[in-house]
Amino acid sequence: MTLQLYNSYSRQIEAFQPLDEGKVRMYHCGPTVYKRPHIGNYRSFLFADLLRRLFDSMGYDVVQVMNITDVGHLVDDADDGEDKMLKQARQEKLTPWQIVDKVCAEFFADLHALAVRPAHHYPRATDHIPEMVKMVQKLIASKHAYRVGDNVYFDVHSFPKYGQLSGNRIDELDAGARLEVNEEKKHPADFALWKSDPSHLMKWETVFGEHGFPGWHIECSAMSMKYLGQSFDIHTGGEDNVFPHHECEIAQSEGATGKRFVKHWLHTKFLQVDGGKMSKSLGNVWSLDDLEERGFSPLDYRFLIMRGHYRTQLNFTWDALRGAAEARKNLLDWRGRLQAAARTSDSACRADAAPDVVEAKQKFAPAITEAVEKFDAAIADDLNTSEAVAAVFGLRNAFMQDAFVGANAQNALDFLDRVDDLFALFPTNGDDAEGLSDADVEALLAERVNAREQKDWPRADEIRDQLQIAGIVIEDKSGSVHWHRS
RNA sequence: GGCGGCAUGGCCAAGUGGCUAAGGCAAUGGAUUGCAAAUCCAUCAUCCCCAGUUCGAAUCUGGGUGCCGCCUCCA
Repeated sequence: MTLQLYNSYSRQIEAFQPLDEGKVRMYHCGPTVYKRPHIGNYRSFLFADLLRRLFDSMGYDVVQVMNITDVGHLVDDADDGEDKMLKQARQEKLTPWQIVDKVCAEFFADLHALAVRPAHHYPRATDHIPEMVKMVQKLIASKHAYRVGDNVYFDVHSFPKYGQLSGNRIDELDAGARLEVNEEKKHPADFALWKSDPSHLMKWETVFGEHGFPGWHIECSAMSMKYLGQSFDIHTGGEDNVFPHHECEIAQSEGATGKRFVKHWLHTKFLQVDGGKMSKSLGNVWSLDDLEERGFSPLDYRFLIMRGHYRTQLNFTWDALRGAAEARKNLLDWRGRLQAAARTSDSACRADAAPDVVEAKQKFAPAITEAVEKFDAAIADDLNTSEAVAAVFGLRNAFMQDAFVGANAQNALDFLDRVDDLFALFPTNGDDAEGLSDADVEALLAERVNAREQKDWPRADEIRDQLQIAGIVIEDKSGSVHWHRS
């Protein structure tokens, strides 16, 4: 099945075809590390991880890069503002470098908590100043850029395709509407490649002067090409990155190399909160800690994100998160049931049920096949994770109505493992290290059955609680007791 | 002012011209239970509004209304 992906550049669904057979090279716009990323940021990082996991599972040789922007950019183009990094540093009475260290630690801890597979490279802007300078020089040499004093600007009129990605036309951009026009630029839409400011704390001495720092977009061009080559397969980011960031990246990169920069551009829609935007004034800019304080696992948030389509706005509400948490819990529970069912071999079922077993096998095998096919088709269709998840629940419902055992259960379990490989919904290291073996459980259950027969309810409930704490779910049915690990 | 997206049950969220509008969560009634949990059965939307196109529209067109993104760093 061919993977179909929406390409922001062509505004169409396209079949994914890697530039090099068997290889996928992708770049993701990562965080600016001046403050801890919030849950909205993680929506786009989780999307990047979904792509990563998908290509891994498809057997591609993947190289994944996510940048860390550790140099502040100007607040505005008028060159009179403080950058975010400096501002944060001043507020916390730390140096910009200390802020970077602190936020990076938080960022990577969050990624780990979200079960994000580590990218192959997390390049930092400050480690790639020479690469950026070199690219700027190249752009000057090819007349795509011009120097004014110690500043360098990209001439957007030198790149006819400027505006292709975002749909903007240079002359329609509302120059000067919200910021002062920088008089030294030839055209208001020209953007900075290199700026100078003696008062900056983070600055470098280069051929352009003593007190320079990189422009807003150059790091992504320089670093992506360093690690992935002049042309690569996929570049992602949030919808806000489309313009100007990615538009400028294309202009710079293709201006410098003359080659197509990126084949597929993928952008995630923003996360909304309570139907509106996140904002500091509304106090709804949540971090992962805020979720955990309310009793949610980062994996609950992950599942919430995975259930929505990446190109649709997703509305975050506490109710929605609660719903996702419950749903995830149910899948986890189902996995436990399947594991228990898989341990019961077809033939080891009650001897008198042999005909049922045969019938069940015939009945469930198609249900499993159907779920797998629906799941794969949904994912291949521009990552329709909503439908994919629905296919998973479809199979769960079939199981719950009439539990299947043995090979069928094992097949369903294998499917669930594939689902988990893509979505990472289940904790990886079983913290059910309470250490109750199957035999322990069976012994306790036997004791409880005894207690119940003698109507010793306190003892029966005590055992039930003990098993529950150990992650064992028991189900009392008339005449029998079933159990599985949660 | 320019460009773009969204609006589906209580909460999330698929579906983009045609069977009874996926799925999850919640809720309600029933079964079951020592109590409980779990589970099972049943119930629960005509798709923001208006006007069109069409044999037929949630799905297309036009006009409203609301929300979101970009045009300044921002996932």
